[in-house]
Amino acid sequence: MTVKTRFAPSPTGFLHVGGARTALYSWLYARHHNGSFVLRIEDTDLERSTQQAIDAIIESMKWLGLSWDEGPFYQTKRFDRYNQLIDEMLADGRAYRCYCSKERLEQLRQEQMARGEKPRYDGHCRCCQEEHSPDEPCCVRFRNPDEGVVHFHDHIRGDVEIANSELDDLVIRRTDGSPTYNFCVVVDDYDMGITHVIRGEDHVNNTPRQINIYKALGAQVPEFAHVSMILGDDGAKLSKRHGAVSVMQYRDDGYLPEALINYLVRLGWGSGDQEIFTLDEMIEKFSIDHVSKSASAFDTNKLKWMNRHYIQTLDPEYVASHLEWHMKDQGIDCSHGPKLSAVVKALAERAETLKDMAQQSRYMYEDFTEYDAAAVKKWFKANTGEVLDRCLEKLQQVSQEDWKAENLHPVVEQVAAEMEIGMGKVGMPLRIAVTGRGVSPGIDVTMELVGRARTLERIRQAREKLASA
RNA sequence: GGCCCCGUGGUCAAGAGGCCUAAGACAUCGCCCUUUCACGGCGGUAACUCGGGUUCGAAUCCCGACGGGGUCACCA
Repeated sequence: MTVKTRFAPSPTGFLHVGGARTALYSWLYARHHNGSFVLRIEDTDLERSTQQAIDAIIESMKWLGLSWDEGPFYQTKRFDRYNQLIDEMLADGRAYRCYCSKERLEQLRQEQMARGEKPRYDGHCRCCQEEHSPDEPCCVRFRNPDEGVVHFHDHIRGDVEIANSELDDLVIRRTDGSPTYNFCVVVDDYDMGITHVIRGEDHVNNTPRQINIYKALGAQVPEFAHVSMILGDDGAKLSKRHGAVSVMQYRDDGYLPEALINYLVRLGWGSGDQEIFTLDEMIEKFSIDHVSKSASAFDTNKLKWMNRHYIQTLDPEYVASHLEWHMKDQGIDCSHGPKLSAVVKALAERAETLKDMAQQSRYMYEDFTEYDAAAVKKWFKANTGEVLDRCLEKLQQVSQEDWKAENLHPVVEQVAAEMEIGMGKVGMPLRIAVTGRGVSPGIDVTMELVGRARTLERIRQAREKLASA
């Protein structure tokens, strides 16, 4: 049997990290077993589904690199199929028309709650179908079995059992004629030959009733695995108040897709003490049975650590391609200045995100007039004028083609030696003059990146500022 | 409230009855390195929710309590 999994989001909002992790697990499972992966958009809720959400989900999937083999399928395009099946079920009693008013249902619910019972449909319309005329408005309900228990083996949670007496006859076609989720998923997973349904924990309770529908349809019941939720740093349910929750937000905040994927795969799953996984390693080692049953808290700190790891270890050219996006996002024009891959190499150890990196490299592309006040206060001393003069003099002698960190480094050493002061007393004023700030990569590398003309000009500029102060 | 699920450091987790005096990672603290900021290196603090069983032996199996979450729609 060829494994076939799917990711089936409802397009009522962006793709959040919980959904992304479920998609990842589903994707990994398929890839691990050499199976295929389907993307299906569950848009039966006409009210809440939006094209914007569909676009955001697809963009997120692509950014993450979760490629699908089939789809995207849309449930709204399959209404004929669902209705055909519902009509067949209606014909032989596997489903029935329900004429109960919203008011009656509401009252029923109130009464049950008042009695401390679980609110559920009482099966009122199971009989007496002939009392109603065929054109009277009604919805259609699935005739759920009354007796027995539904049992299934969940690949993550183990054996789960729910008594049929806990279930009621759920609506499968609304009064407006549109089929509902619980029916559509079953039909789709059946029609599409899905062998393993990997989805969020919030669906465990739906599973038994869906299994009853599979059986009513004479369909083979697939395997199930329900992935637990992701919580915020504080252990509470993840929400906007926790900052980033959507995949696209992580892109915007400067995370590499590799980092998010690696973080997500480790959140709720582990393989020995390994933390870093290449995609191939994940595919090879991933096992759904080892996914944690308990909910896990999203730890942005660890994500940052992973992000740094990938910024440092991935091919600088590749990282630069992502950095370019952020440079544009920050409005920095990189057409004149160092190559982005060189920026990546210089800043990889000091930036936790690409957004950071873009901000930290601004002075390499743009001139400035303001200096970091705290840095100036701490490092600009009485001898700073002399330091800058001596540096300028020696730097001017370095030609454009020799303008490399290895040739720039001795300048700082020489000035420090000549003046009999520590390297920091030379490097820091120079750094502030060249970058305007107290933080940058090694001063030699920094000057190389800023470039000869800009470096010399900035030292002169600082010198003037000092003289006038 | 009914039903379902979950419970190892602050966080993610390893752990499948003896190898547990409980890995590793992130975070945190200290030291070292150091021209800034970082990186890096070394070391420290820190956990089996509780109570009963079963067993020669329990983090691991069973029961219960407590705590947390999910779900109870003509949403998905």
